[in-house]
Amino acid sequence: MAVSPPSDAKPYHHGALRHALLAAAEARLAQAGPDSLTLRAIARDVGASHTAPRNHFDDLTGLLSELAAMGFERFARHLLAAAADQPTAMARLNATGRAYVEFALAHPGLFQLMFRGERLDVTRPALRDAMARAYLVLQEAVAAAHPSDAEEMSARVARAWSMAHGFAMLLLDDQLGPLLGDQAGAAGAMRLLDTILAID
Amino acid sequence: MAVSPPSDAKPYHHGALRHALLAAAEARLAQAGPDSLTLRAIARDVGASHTAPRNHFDDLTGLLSELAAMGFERFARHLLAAAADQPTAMARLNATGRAYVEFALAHPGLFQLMFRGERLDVTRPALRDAMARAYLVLQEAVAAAHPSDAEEMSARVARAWSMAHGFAMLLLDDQLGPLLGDQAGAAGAMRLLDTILAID
DNA sequence: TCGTCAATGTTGCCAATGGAAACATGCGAG
DNA sequence: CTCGCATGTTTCCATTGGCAACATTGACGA
Repeated sequence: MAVSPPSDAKPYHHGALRHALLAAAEARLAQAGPDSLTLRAIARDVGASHTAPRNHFDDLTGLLSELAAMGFERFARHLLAAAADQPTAMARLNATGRAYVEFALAHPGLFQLMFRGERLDVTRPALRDAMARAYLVLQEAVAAAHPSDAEEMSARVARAWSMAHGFAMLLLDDQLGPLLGDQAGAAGAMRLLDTILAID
Repeated sequence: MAVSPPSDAKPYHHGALRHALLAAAEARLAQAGPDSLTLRAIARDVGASHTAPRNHFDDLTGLLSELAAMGFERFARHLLAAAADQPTAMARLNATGRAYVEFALAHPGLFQLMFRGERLDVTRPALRDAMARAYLVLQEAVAAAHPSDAEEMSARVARAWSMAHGFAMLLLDDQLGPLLGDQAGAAGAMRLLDTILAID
């Protein structure tokens, strides 16, 4: 061992391991799917030992929960951005629903991770807060389009949310095949969604 | 080793291992959740070695796919039974939607397994057929309530399906907390669903 | 200045898992 | 009767998450 190691030697301390781990996890999630989100694989990606994440996240669940929190933040911003330039409250609600499905299609792995309670720890403050913020975006979009008393409001939010969420989940789980027919792919799915939104 | 083993000795060949494995998997799924569906655990439950399932199902995915196929069969029957004694086509559609969520609440693990493509092999004939049958039940319920041309029909089926499925998924993933409030539990969820169905 | 300590990483270990390979058993067709 | 093939078992391996013990580094106070 040289007293003064060559300049390309990895420093013992990474410096920004926490961020690097999250970034690696996100990249891996996008490219190889949720099943590839292994503690060891993520650590390998950043050149760290497989127990290094333990210092920043308690365990795999912790790491995934922080990643999901990031996802919910981005999700909320995406919904807001889509509704921003719409003229009416009703148009904003529809745009929000479209954006909901768009996000799921653009980030399928992340979306499934976010809405799959099993691998997450929802008591983590970062995750809880991010989820609450995203929920508020949805809730306000519905409230603006359909002002009503508390009970009907709950039902209207649940209805809009269920529709967007169900469509996204069925899409990601490849269940809509018989309904898309030859209109497969993301474009066909969004076209079907537009037809749905135009029904009432 | 005695030449004639005592009567309580396990025979080398189980006789109905395939059925026993599926039954054990279903029981385990209901009691301990999808994560407990381990090849080794299921085999242990029936007193077989952990490679025995390989002779009946190719691998864990195969076993889970057959289990999911059973689930879809039961699911289709449940939907049909719920709609059977309804007077109008519209009432039958609503009853089908209610039954959809009822099934998810009654068999959460099975439902999630059925609609989680990752752990299943949808090319298995048993699974493909069962999924198609369940889909037809849904499709016909919508068609009877809203006769229309092919394109609108697709949209109507997708809409009804998305609503029921999204509501069920959000419920199973504990996302509807803010909407259920003190009306938690299965009863509260079904009450919220009834309010939703009464909106249009 | 220097010594101590907390934060950050690493190595080594463990039990559990899915799967492959080689082998054992026994039913049933010829 | 016997031999082939379906059905099971044993053994082995790589991978995984997590724990414990140890190493490195920088910061802070006597």
